[in-house]
Amino acid sequence: MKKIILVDGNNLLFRSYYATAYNGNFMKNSKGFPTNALFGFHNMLTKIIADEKPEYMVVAFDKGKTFRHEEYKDYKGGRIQTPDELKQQFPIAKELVTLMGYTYFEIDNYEADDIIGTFAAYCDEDDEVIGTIVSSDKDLLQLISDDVDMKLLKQKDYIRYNKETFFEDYGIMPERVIDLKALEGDPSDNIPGVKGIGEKTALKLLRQYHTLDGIYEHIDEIKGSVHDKLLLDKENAYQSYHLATIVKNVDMDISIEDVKCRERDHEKLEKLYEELEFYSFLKKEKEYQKKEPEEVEEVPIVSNIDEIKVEGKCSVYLEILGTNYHHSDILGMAIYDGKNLQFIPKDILVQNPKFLLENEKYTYDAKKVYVALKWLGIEIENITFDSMIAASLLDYNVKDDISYLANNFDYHIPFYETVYGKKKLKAPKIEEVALYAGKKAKFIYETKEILENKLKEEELLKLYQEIEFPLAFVLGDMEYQGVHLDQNTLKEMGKEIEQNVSRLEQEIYKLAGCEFLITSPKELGSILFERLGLPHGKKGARGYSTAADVLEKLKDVHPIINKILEYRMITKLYTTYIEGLLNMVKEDGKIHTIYTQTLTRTGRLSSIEPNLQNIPVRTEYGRLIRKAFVPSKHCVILGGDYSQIELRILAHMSGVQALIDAFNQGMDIHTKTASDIFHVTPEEVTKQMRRVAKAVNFGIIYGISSFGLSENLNISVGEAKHFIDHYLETYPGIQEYMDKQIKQAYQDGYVKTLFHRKRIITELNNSNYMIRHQGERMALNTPIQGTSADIIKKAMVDIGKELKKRKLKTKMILQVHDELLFDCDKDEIEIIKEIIRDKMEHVLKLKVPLKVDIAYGNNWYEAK
DNA sequence: CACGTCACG
DNA sequence: ACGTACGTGACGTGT
Repeated sequence: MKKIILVDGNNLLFRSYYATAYNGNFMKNSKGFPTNALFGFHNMLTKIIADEKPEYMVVAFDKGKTFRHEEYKDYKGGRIQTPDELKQQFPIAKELVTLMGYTYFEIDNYEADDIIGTFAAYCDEDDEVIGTIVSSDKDLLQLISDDVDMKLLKQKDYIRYNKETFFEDYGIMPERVIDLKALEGDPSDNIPGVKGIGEKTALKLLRQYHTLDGIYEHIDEIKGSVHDKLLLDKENAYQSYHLATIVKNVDMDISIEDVKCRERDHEKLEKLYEELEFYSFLKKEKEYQKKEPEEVEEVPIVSNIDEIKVEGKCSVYLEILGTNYHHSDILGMAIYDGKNLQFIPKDILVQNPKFLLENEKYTYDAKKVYVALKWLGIEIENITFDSMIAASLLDYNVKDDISYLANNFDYHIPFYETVYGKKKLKAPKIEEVALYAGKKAKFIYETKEILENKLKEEELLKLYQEIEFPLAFVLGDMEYQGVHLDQNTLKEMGKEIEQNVSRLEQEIYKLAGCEFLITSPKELGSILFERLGLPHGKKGARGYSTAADVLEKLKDVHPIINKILEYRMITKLYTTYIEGLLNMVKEDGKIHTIYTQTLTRTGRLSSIEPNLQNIPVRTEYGRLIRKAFVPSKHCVILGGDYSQIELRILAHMSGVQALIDAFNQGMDIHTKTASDIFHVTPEEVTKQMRRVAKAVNFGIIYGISSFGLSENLNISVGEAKHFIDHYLETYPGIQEYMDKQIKQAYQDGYVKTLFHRKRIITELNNSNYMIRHQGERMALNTPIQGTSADIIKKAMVDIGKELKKRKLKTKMILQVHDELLFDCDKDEIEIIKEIIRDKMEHVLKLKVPLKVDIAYGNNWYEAK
């Protein structure tokens, strides 16, 4: 069964015009073009669409007849000519209908009613089609039948009539509405009717005699004044009958498929809304594009390089077996240009089809495509959009698997796991891979503009275009370049550690008096706190905590503690940094990490497989690992790191003059803080005082709490609170700044960095005190940590550009949040120092200078 | 697969 | 009376 919605377009426009026009004052755009009728028309049409979800729809308009609908009674009941301001809006209304994907009809010398009447008759004839009329014109009620019902629009809502409900209300059959009109007349339609007979009397007569003819046949039975009135106006009555009868046989070809609803033309609608200055519609239109996408059934597989067909801009999706693109097999690439959707298997892709260099391309995870193809010896260029990065800036749930995002946009794309399996990945037959990749490519193409527009709206376009997007390729180069690992150094260290581990094991067993699994916190806890009866500090959910800070406090109580701490340290070193790293070395003798650009909530990068952002440095023993990170031939490892970047950002954002001055004078900030809060000269600041000040400074960045500080400094909460109070009294601007940040965060529900990176903090609405306060700390920390991330990212883009421009041999190889590492040609050391200092320190101008320390050596250990 | 632990900024 | 520092990733254990 097919249902067709029959909209009385004239009626809708007239209604909305007069509903909003008072004394010639009504809505116009800034050019003076009247828009009031269109506004209401659009609202009504949108409501009809939302309610009915039509598959087929016709919007009917009058054409050529000027004597009826182009006149209308005004609110006083008189008739006036159609005002120009309304006439002007008709063509636009028709355009609106078309752009929204529906069909409008107008036929010379016929009214909208007649067109609807003809469609209604069509519904009556065709068993497969039913209709619903939408209008406020009661005249149209005559068209109700078994197959046609009507929504009679009222001031606010509507009444829905079908044959039965109409009869219940009126006591006559719908087609007798003609006879009703003949009697009561309709001034707005120039139908005279019978003078003196209104709806009540007319209905009474019709219930008794059914039709106009019936009434006059039994005219003798009717008594009193009604009898006289009927006789007096008999001619008028029959003329009115004729006028009230809606034509049902307008000569036009009706094919239901011709009025099938089409896609909305978003682009043109947006332009039109812009012109009309319908900004609320414009906004909705942009959101509306969450339309149900069309399902892809099959994707052609290219069997020859010449078969590849792409025109202009296109999306590409590289299908890979596995998540680590440094090691995974490429299966092929799907490509979509808005018309052609194809899948190019790997063996054809490696023949370097020219679209890889030429066409403008959109992707999801451009870095992955870029690097994976590099491993195949293929260059891809002219990638201009990455929806993964765009979506992540917009706070979408972005994962490695594009399907999470796609399904957010009402696409139905299976998850990667579902297609390839969970653990052991296995590619299905190529047709299925092609279909899968094809769906993704189509999604990328169809949502590119939506994401781009959203970036614009959120003031994120600059961050995206100038930092995040270009950074993807800089990171790709770093990942592909990799870091040389001196495996012998690590293996030597490994041997030494192995011996130490077995020695320590024996010593620990001896001290414990039994053998147990030292690496098991559960077993270790029961040995320490039950068997040995050591004083247990915190109690975990299931058992005592054996964390380092707990054991640290016990190291004078029992000799086993130091052994365990040492055991822990060296096993960590062994498993994570010796074995772990050795396992990650590729045939080229290098380590290739993957930087996750879209994971952290603050804008930082993260590094995985392996994580090269947590290579030991804090203890001398662990730091030795860095000796294994070596440069290429004739190169050194050169590093530049920002000095106190987060505290400098805090000084800038809070505007606290004492801190700004300290940085401008090049003071040691922790010493300066210590001298301020302990009221001594900088020379008098002791190591202890500086340590406290440093912890307080960090605490401020983290969103300080006395408990946190007390844990960190291993002092009482009271003492910690004392230090914090002192600090805030010394720098009252910091307290004001924090209060302001938190207030703003509560107001907005999010915080932003200097580069507009936005983090929504839902925790602030949580009813749980603890979670809410956690949210407050995020609100304090994120702008600082995030701005710092923005700054170094920008520096990386600038440095990457400069290295290319100057055709230098030096490569950027690592980023560790506030430092950059380079595999630096010995001949380029001076120029590189100059470049990175310049680029890193001049990312933007703050109230304080950005300072970079640079060092180099024959390995990472020595570059300090 | 969650948790504890510990490596980094 | 809550039960806490901010942001990450890898490993081993034990459910």
